[in-house]
Amino acid sequence: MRRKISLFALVDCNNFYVSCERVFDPSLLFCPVVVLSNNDGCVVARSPEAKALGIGMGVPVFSVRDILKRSGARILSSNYTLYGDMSRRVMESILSVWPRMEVYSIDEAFLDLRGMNADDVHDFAGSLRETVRRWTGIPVSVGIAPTKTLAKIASGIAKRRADCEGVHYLRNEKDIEESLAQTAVEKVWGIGPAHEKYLKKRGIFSALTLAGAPDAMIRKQMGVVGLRTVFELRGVSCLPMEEIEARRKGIAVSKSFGRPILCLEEMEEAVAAYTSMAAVKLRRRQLAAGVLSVFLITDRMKKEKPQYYNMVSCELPEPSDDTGQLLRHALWGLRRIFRRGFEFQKAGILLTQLSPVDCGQGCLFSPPARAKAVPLMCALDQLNATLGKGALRYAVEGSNPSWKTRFAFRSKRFTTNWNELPVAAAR
DNA sequence: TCTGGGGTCCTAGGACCC
DNA sequence: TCTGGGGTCCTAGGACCC
Repeated sequence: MRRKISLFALVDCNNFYVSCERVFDPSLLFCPVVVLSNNDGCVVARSPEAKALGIGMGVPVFSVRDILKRSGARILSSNYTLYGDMSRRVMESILSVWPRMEVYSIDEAFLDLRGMNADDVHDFAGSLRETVRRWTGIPVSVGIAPTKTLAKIASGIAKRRADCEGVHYLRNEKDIEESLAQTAVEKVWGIGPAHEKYLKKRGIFSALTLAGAPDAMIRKQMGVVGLRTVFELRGVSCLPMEEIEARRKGIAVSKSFGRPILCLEEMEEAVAAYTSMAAVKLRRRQLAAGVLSVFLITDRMKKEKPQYYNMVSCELPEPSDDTGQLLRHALWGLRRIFRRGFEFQKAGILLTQLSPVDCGQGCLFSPPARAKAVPLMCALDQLNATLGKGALRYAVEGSNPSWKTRFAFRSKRFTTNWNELPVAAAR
């Protein structure tokens, strides 16, 4: 029996964060819009109008302040609650049309189209776009090809070229070659800054040249991961669908402060608040952590100031999802690595060695500490779900601290909070 | 003067992704 | 004045063992 030839589609939301904002605020349509990273630091999403102004991805906002102002651009802080919920809606819309889906990121999904008649592919992609747009308001592009890496390239072209109308299908060798020839090597999925530099030094500037590069050279310089990328460009599928979400290996919460922290007391508040958030994530996924790590770091950009980085990990006596228990270890770790005389810019918590909390019979023998904590944590999570995040919290987290991460231009949580529903006025 | 070989496990660091 | 956060995987090198 012959195996069916692989065929992947990549469904990719256009300027996802900006598109989410535009769904609920039509005044953002047709003007340059940028969405900023945490702490309102860098540009992480741009409308086509903002891209046309030459505003790069990931640039610090202060470096483009003038051009934003001159062009009347609209600036927004990140609203992850909104984007997360819109992402869920987009994925559900896709799933209602095609079941074999892998959620790849907040704004991308791969589809396994094996077996679909080549003549039907284009129409299918067009109607999928229309469904997603109608149900969620989010515009998407679709790239279709025999490998995931080629599907990525195809969706990039679908986005760039107006004549594609949001869909690009690499149906045969000729299509593939043409697409590779017009794709810069650094735009290939899996080629980052380090590989880009190496490849260009060797005279490899396009995806097409990369596809023809010698295996031995790629293997030596870029490892098996790099070689897989090259095979994928040649149409040999090496990256399978992963429809079932893999189990998380770690959970992290780390954030820059709105202003530098100098004293231990404030750092304790920050580390406690981050630990608390990490514990909520842990319980949402029904996991317990075996190891907790704390780190803190000064501002690397301020070269004239004394620099310090340290991290400490501690093994918990038993895997835990109890905020109280995690807090005790986090604060103990923090006190070991904290040093006076530095201006700290960021701290973080990492939870690793994760295991499922519902380990069957194990619970029967749970020590009293955890048994007692379970109802407490349930109550804590439920109250915060009803009354709002942070309504009930540990005292050590502080009350409305001044070091908090900045989100000066954040929109409302239109789809997840009753008090922030969009309002329409009828005259 | 001349000092084995092969396996496992762990960790830190690098590279990449969105 | 102002430069994000949260992940994954791979590799090299050291420790250790027989």
